[in-house]
Amino acid sequence: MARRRQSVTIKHVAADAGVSLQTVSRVINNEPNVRPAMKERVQASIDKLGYVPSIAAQRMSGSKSYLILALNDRERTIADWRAREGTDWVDQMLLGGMLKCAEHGYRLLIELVDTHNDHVERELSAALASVQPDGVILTPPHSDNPLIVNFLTKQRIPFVRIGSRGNGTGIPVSMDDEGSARMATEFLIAKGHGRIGFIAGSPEYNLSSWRTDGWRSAMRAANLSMDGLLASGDFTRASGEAAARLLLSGDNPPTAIIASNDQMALGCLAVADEMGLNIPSDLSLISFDNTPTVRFTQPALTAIDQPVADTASVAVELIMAAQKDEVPTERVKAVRGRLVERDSVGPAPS
Amino acid sequence: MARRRQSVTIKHVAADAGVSLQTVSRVINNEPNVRPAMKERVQASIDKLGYVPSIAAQRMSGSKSYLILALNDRERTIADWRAREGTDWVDQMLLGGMLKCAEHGYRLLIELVDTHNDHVERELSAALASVQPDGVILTPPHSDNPLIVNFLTKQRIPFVRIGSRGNGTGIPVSMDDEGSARMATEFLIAKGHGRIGFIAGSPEYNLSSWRTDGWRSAMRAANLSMDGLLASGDFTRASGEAAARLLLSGDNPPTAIIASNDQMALGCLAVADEMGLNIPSDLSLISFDNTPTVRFTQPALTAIDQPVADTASVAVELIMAAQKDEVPTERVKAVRGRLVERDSVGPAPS
DNA sequence: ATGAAAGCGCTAACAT
DNA sequence: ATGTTAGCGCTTTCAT
Repeated sequence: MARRRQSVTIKHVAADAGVSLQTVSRVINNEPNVRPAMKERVQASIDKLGYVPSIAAQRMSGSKSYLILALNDRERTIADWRAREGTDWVDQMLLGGMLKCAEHGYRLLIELVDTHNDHVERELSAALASVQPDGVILTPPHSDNPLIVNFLTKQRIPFVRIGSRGNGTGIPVSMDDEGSARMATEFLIAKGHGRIGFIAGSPEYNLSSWRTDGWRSAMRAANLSMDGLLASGDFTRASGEAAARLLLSGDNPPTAIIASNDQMALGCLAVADEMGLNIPSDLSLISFDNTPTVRFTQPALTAIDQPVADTASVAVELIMAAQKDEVPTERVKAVRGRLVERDSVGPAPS
Repeated sequence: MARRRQSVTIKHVAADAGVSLQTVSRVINNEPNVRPAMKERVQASIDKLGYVPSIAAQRMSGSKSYLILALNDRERTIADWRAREGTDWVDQMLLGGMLKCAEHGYRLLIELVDTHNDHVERELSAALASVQPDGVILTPPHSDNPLIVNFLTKQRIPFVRIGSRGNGTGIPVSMDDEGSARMATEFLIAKGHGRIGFIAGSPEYNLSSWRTDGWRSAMRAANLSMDGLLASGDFTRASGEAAARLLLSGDNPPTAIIASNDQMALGCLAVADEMGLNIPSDLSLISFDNTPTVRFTQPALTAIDQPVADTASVAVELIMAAQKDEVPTERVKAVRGRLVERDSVGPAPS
């Protein structure tokens, strides 16, 4: 292997412009105390030589690494990739996060970390030592994993907690799960539904209970009974089927169901089919997440869109701000989801 | 911003083990000339202190950067992400490439580059200077972009060209497009089809013509006429619709169609519906790529699976080998696709 | 088989 | 406003 050295370095630029390294450095980093004329001259040399700073060298001298690490749950992410069922969480993270990074000369590095591992800290520590990122983005369920949160706090590295309400350290960015669930519930109530079932997600995710809270608060506000209308799942399709079966086999079954994610909604759909219930005339269905699959089902599902891309973009912005010692103004930044209407919701049957 | 320094460095390890920096370095890099006892002692200190080398520092001193850059087409990738239609090319790249990288302490960095840009070289050059990766993975259509290929060659950086037959430099890794198309065609012939239409993809991708070649060779081998059976598209759904309309409105329309990708197959499906053709009893359909969507259509599509994950994994291996001056044994490494049977192919109508 | 010294490209700290 | 010096953590010489 021929050792590859940087072809054009700060030295070349300095020589070409006839200034010191430091001045070039100041221009690169947009620091004050450089006269416009000087700045222009240096910039001209930079452009002429096509100079780009080496992030390794920048990092070495104690400045930024221009690297942001996005932590995703290993098991779940790999399972989604292998299943090839269209879950596009990582893609949306890249869409929002990577593009925002690129705007500011940063790069986003995806890292998979195992939540169910006693050695998360060791794993994380290795990743941080090796990459030395300027910030870390936590996604659920990591966002509320105390081991991870505490470790990052100790490391004094800025980190954003996506989908967390963030009691404690780190910068929380919520997707307003409660509000979204409330919105979905209210939407169904407006269509005349009174018996609205809710399938909760895995308790390992805090957002599961927030979504349930949203449903509960809307039901309560409308003075509707919740008896026999709450079932619990774990985000898998199978658990959605089981929950749907439970809800629909009761004495006074729901005329509408909200599932806490798309996979569970798919389970619902299958059970409805099996029971000869037509969607949406016999049963209305709303799912959470709005991953690609829901537009290909029969019928296409009305769903709460999780603004993952926007959220990732905001997360990157918050990290860059934290780098500059800027403290976020709002306590919890929220990027709101929206309801995407398709064909799985109808008026309540009479 | 508090400057974050490495907490435990090679110095700490050296001190702890009572050896020189050099010896520690040798152990880290598995170099010869270290007595087993010594190696063990150093390793013990490394484990004890939880030491992990900083890639920035490693890179600085002229060794590997442990970074591999995967180049994807910007426009197309972003469009796919935004469309949220389940195209999971990037996910599969990550699945194969990232995991393989992780096995060897490498990291995979996704980079978007605009093919239709006169300044690709400048763009690429900036990315290389900044990241200083040990190798680059090119995906179509970059794999056959002479500007990119020539530039990387000049830079003397190992690069793999996915989906290329690689005349010239770089390490080609084919997905055997021709063989796959032949396989699909032969599969239909075995089902009794004699009029098999083919919808070609965008000529910007070399693989488009290889897929067409595969169909052609199978048709020729079976002594079947190809008159009025070849239509061209550009990988978009709309182009698939247009092509299907053309093929199916002829005097002697096909009883089966192979579309060069899933999106165009979706277009076919819509046209068939519109024309009152039942799939698979009136018309059989095979698509290419096997992205998530094709299992959710009515009926689910029989498709050629592109082994993107495996290919990415092989690509990473080849780059790591090239780092060690190992030259690949085969001229073109091929990872073969397979036919995934679903419900869109039936016997030829009588 | 091990160690010491030099240097990678850049920035922080300290001059001037 | 600009330049000089030192040093980041590591690997490559080059000794021993």
